[in-house]
Amino acid sequence: MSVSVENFIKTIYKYQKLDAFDTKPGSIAKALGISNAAATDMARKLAQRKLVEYRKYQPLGLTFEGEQKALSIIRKHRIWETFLFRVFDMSLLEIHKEAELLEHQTSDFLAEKLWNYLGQPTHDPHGDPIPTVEGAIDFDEGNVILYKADSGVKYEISRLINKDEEFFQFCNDNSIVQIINQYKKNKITELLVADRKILIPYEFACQVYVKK
Amino acid sequence: MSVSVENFIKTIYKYQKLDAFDTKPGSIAKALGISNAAATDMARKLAQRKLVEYRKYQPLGLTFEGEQKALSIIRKHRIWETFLFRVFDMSLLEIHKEAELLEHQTSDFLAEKLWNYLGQPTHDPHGDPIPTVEGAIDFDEGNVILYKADSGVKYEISRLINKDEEFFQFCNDNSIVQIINQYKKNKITELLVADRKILIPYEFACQVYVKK
DNA sequence: ATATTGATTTAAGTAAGCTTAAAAATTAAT
DNA sequence: ATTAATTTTTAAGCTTACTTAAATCAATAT
Repeated sequence: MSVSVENFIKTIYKYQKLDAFDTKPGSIAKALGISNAAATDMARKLAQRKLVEYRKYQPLGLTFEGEQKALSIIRKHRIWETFLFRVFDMSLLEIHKEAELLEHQTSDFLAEKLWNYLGQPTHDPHGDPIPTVEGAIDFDEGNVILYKADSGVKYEISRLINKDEEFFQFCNDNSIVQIINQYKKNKITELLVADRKILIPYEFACQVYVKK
Repeated sequence: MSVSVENFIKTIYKYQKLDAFDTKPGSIAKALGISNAAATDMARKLAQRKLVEYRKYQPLGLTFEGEQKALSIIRKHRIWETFLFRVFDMSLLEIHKEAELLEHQTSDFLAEKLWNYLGQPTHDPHGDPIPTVEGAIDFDEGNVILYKADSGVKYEISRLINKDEEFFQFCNDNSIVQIINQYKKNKITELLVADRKILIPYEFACQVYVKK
């Protein structure tokens, strides 16, 4: 599997598990930074290879085989993150960037070496579960995406999908938030952070997981 | 730079330093497992990018910039080999295969982390020198390629370029050799190993370095 | 010195992974 | 319920990194 294919499948897998996102070609395309046309094209090709479920105008899905492939890549990603964090004391931002590259060039053999060296960890430094070699994965139900969090409730930031460096820093500095209102029409989340009201657009509210 | 370009440049660099090989497109093509036409094509394109020196029908060379790029890749390769060997106790054969993949996806930042972690090593587990970040490299003059070794002289095997697993094992088991004759016309090396005469074809005699 | 061999180059073609632009279908808004 | 706005899809085209086949050049051997 090429890097493009691996990232495509990985993105479908992730978006399928996140109810704030849909898995139609447009969303996947945006996540990967490619055109809608390219995503549709890729989906059709991978459907032929029995990795993706594709029906015109419908959300994309993964076959069993596709999902196993996705989990294998995610396993390698999270093993590398754990490794880089523990051994080299790199930041959460850095380990993600490096793991994003290394995950595609890591043999199963090496992945197991790393995993055993680390003492067979079940979670990465972000707190995300590491799928097993067999392709099983825990879901921690407590985590909600900020965009979908309930109004009036107080949350703690539990996990960041880091895209924007500045915003990442901001979240690290302010871990307790209270949702004031979700303006669903305008896709804006209003919240209380350190006694100040702030408005957060959709793009950012999708990068943060919170826990009660 | 793509993986293809990196491997192309790396191969030119290596062959330039080994007088048993020439750097004409055909040799590079063979090493990379691509057609001669593809190698010529690549050479012309990289000449435009000022990485390769190309004149029709002449051996390929690297520009200063190309050589620096090659050394950077080789540095990352050898750092990974050292790391995998020391930390995971992997074999010389395994570390090479893994490093061959990882070298292309390793940021300068991560490479330096690895290198410092290892105590700034100057040589990899094969005994090959690790180029500095500035692109300087030691040459150990004692090593000769078996194919070019002198008749009648006794050598110790110092280094293996591993292609064939069986042959690799054989060399590991028999480290002292004496050259009986180099049949240059037929590209065959005759030598004395553990009191037995054996004939080794060119392909294998190019995979072994020896030292007096 | 020339014929033959062998390597290099050119030419034409392919697959993967993209692009933009236009057509078709879906979704949203009034 | 139409219309308008988005998405998705199709179509055509591009680049990279290859391929094979034919043409051209260089090296070798007699």
